[in-house]
Amino acid sequence: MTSATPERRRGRQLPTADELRIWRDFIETTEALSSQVSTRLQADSALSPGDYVVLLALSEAQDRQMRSSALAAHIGWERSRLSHHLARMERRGLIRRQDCPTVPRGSEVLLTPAGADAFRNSTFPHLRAIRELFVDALTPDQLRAAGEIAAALRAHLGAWGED
Amino acid sequence: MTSATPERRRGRQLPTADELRIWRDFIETTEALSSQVSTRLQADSALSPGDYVVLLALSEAQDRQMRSSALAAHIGWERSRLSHHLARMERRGLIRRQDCPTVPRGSEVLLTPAGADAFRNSTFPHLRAIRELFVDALTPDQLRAAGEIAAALRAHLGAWGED
DNA sequence: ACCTGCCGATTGACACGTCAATTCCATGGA
DNA sequence: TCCATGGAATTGACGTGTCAATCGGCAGGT
Repeated sequence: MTSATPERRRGRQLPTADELRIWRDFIETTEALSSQVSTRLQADSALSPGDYVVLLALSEAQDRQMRSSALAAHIGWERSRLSHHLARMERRGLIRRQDCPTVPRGSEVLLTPAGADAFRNSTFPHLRAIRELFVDALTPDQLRAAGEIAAALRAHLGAWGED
Repeated sequence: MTSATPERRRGRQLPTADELRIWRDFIETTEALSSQVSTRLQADSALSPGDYVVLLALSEAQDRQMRSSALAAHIGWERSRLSHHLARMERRGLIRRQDCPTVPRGSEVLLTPAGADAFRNSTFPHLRAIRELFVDALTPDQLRAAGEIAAALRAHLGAWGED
């Protein structure tokens, strides 16, 4: 619209109407998808996606416990976000926190039996939902393409962050 | 893992490790992408993605105003979500609400001059961000594939909702 | 006239995320 | 000794989203 000339669009132009339509479809659909998966998880297991990520990391950790900052790094969350989330999970009895003996001001996060239970019971329905809502929706080619698209987007995002 | 037999995976099995890896990459990357676009929009225009969607709809509406429920339907939001969001936008002077003369209990949402300004100034940088972070990251084939993947996911989601 | 039900919209309670303080403690100068 | 500097984690304020409850007015039936 800014220019009628059909010049080869080299990075600096605005998106075309088609590109914009794809953007909107893509972003709205992925949002709907993750919201649907999250709704299923909630219904099946009374867990949020955040809960699941934390419980998964702790389940795989040595002794089912981990330093708070290591946990944050492992799952790629900001420390403050994790702190808030752990407070909510602790209120519900899924995890516990205790002072780390070796590191001053350090905090150990550990899985409670209730948390381990909740995670165990959630796994199967959650994976089933992923298959039903995501994997089964796509052809093998599309699934492969989805992986490549994610990789390309991530690489591009990373490159932008470092400029 | 549940069964070693390589039976053709027909909808009822859990995802394979590869499928699961693609799922995680895909969902995490799209989340990072929309968060990055939202950060840009905020930095460039002091608007959230929600603000943008509402302002876009109002800008295109007859007389730059719309019934609250029509607006909600148009952008696909729950009424309560829109109500909360409009309250925040009204506080900031981007929109105004007034009683609808024809419909009892109905509410007209209308764009203020400040809201129209904010939207106008946000458009260019926002579209540029979409191009830089999304369109430019993908090859034309990948872009096409992204559109098809979105369509397939959406169709599948819809089918699930109606069962 | 009264009650019941519905419809449009708002409200309240709560979960979640981000950003900017803030706390606590240890350590390394001066 | 005293201070400042820094790392680990928490806290507070606030925007955002969902769900359930509520409000206010207008039917329609009795």
